[in-house]
Amino acid sequence: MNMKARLIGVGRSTLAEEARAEIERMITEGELTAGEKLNELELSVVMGVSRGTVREAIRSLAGSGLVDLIANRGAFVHETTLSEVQNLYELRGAIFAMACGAAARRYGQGDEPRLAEDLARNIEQMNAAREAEETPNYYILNIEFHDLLLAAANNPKAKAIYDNVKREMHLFRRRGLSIASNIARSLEEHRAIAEAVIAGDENASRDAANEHIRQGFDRYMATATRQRQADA
Amino acid sequence: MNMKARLIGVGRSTLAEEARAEIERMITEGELTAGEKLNELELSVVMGVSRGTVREAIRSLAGSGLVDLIANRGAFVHETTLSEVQNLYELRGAIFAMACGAAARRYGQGDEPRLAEDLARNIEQMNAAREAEETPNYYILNIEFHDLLLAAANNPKAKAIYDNVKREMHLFRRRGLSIASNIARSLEEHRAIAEAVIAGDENASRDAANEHIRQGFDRYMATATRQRQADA
DNA sequence: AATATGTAGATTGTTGACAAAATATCGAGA
DNA sequence: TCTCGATATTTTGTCAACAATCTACATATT
Repeated sequence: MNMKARLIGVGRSTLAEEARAEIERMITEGELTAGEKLNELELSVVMGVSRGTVREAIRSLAGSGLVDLIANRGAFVHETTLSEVQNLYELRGAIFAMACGAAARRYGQGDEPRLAEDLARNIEQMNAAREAEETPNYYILNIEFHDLLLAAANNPKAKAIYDNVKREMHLFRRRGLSIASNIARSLEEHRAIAEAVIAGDENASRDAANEHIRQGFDRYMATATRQRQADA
Repeated sequence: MNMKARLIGVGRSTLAEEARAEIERMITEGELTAGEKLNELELSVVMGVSRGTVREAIRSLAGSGLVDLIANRGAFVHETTLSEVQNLYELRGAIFAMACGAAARRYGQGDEPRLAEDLARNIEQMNAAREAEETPNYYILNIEFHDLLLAAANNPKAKAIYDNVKREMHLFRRRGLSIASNIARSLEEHRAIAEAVIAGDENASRDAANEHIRQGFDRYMATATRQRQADA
């Protein structure tokens, strides 16, 4: 048996999953705003599926924290408060620090042979983006840097939680808080992390990651406060 | 208006929630074993509710990692492998370390005035349990110690994830891996954590927590290996 | 006017039935 | 005997209807 055919319907498994993806899109793209109620019937009509299917999709979203359920009252898009963002920041940082430690251990054991060059390439590209002042590129590369380490940690559940937290944080304030002014400092922190990981030093990697996250949160708060003042 | 009446129907919200609790109980108590298939119809008959309700309960359980879903094939009790246990250990440790750091900060700010005495009392009781060689008590107090710090961190989402991870780890091997022989060392680590937290030192608290978790994992692996040899 | 009460409408919770997919059963051919 | 394939059964996916609950509005009462 030696034949090639395109895989049919991969990912397109059940209607409820598609409905979930669609509702998730509506939330992340702002068609459904924080605190808004999700009406099962209305959604089912719009999406052309039955109420039960929409219901299942909504319940599934509740599991990942995007939606809050109240019995007999319905589902509401989760409203993220500022103090919650701080908690999310710390949670994300904890997982990232753990991932850096694990990545260091695994690299030291030879389990992630490509990690060193991947990190080096990423940092190199980031540096280029910084010199060319291409902020959008930097943004993508920044995410990739963190994902490289998460992947090297080889902890799928941690990765899943990390992604959930990241998405929820993203929702808090849609208009991007520019970090352009601090690219240089952030880049230095990335270098420190990569160095510790490639040295196979678990503790140093964790510490560097923690420091990066802490600095990142400070930068975030500074920007948020500045913007708040601008708003007022 | 000054009257007293009993609260009616608190906690008893929806059928699906009760069904979820019941299935969860079946899994944690071993009536449903790892890898086993969850038959919607069968469960609905046993529990006296409709299939849809059971389905909703199962989907909800999948969100917390107790159950794996495969489209068109059904739901299966999650099978936890040894390498997954290591990942869970690291994840739990990361969250715990973060919580200790946050608890230290909050205590230093005066947000958790009772934390010092609560930790002191817990450690005192643990010490008493150790001297009396009452292992079951120690087990409960050990959990309480960690919960005190998680609570002081004031991060509900982190707490929820921590509890999920803890439960999944618990499922891996039901016959308890006794830690009796290492109570003394574990107790010393608890003292170190409490000391750092009460000193309000975030970094020291995180480090102490990380060290505790690492030692705990080593003890766990040693016991698991020993038991494995005994089995063979 | 403000608060309570009652009623109609809308929305969620739950169920049973049908459609589609997967699994088990059985027989034919090598 | 074993493998392959057709058929029957089981099980999941989806839907539409009914029941229970909540919400909004109108009315009554102070």
